[in-house]
Amino acid sequence: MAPRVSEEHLQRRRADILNAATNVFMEKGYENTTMKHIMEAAGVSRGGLYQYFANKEDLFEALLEEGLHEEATNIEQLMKSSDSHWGLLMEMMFGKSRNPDAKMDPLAASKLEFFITGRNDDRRRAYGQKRYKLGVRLYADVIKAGQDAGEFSDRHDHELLAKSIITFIDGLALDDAILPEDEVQIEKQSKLFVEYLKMALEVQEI
Amino acid sequence: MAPRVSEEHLQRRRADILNAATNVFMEKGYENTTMKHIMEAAGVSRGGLYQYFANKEDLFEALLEEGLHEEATNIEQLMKSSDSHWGLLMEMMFGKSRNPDAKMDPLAASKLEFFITGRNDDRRRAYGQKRYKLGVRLYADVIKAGQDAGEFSDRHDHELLAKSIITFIDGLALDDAILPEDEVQIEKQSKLFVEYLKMALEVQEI
DNA sequence: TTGTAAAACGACACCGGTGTCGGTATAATG
DNA sequence: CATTATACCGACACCGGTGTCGTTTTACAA
Repeated sequence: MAPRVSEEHLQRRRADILNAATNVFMEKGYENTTMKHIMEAAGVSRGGLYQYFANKEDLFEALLEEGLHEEATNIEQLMKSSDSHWGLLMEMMFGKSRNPDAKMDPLAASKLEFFITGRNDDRRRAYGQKRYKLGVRLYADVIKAGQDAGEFSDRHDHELLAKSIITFIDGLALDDAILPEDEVQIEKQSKLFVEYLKMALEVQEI
Repeated sequence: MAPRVSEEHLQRRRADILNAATNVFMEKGYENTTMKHIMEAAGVSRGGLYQYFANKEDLFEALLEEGLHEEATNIEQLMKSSDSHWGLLMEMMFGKSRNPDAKMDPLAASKLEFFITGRNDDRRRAYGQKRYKLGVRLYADVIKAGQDAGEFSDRHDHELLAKSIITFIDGLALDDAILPEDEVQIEKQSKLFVEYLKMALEVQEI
């Protein structure tokens, strides 16, 4: 028999739930939100919610996948439009491409929470590692390309530089999540780090 | 009336509990350990444990305070023995002074967990901020002293540099906690960061 | 309009963790 | 040795979150 509701409706409902969940996670973080919170935010019953996601972990991972996909296509765009490897790198690190005003991934804190609390769970750990590797790859490839093109110095290993970038971003996200707005001085720290990166890569351009 | 057991005994018992708790937290992390786990590890009953600590949060904070105190006296020692500000800085960042073989604070991951999951709790947040400020102060003071002594360049703001150091350490601790041993390349990243720091401070010495 | 598959509902039982409390064991004191 | 304050014990009641399941509603097809 044909399905009772259209495929489109299912997708839409699912998207609505994920959307509502995003807001809740942003506000409460991962550990402190319950399925009930999400139900209420999405305006759906317990049973309704569980029809789409078997548990909170699954739901959050769906959210992660969604973000990853979005980011991937975003970077793909950037790679075509950007003129220099340095410019591309900067866009990747600080790009407001996705959210014009957001200075940082609004779910960053929850993601850290998700991975750090689940660091003893094999599944979570493996998934985190997969994402990390992907991130490293992304940056490393760009740096390598820049080095091959002669735009960057190859004094340093591109992969190590990529990892350093990610460590910096993670550290900044962490401190930003924990501490009050003005305390961390994100912009200034970023500026300093960029200056350093420029030195390490021996970038000529401004 | 006189107390039923000696003050020393109470201190000892408390210390035993904290000690056992440290092991549990190291293994399971903050969120995933329960009071029951700690009871069992310490070989004490439920009631016995609650005599010393009202809840897990209190207990963990006691642990934090202990570590802080230890570190403070440690640094005090260092400041007397070290010959250069640069050497002192290196000792502060990577000093094995406390634990000869440990390459990192074994509770680092649990601490991150503690603060990130509690980032919406006013109490926790304030406490985290207090600790952050103290850390910044510690590094900033040394850098400032080095600058005043002419050993470091004062091209950069000492406080900003201090914050950058902490962000780096936090980021590294985070990635180390989440990812497998060899993935993050802690040593290499550290080496790179130190090289950068040396440049930023225009340190002459090897 | 009617039949029907499945989407949506919400009451329910379950579970693990928490903090309490009345009782018991024990160590200091006279 | 007897007394007594209190450290220590563990059973218990409580609570919030989870996932299930029988029921109801709904959207689509015939």
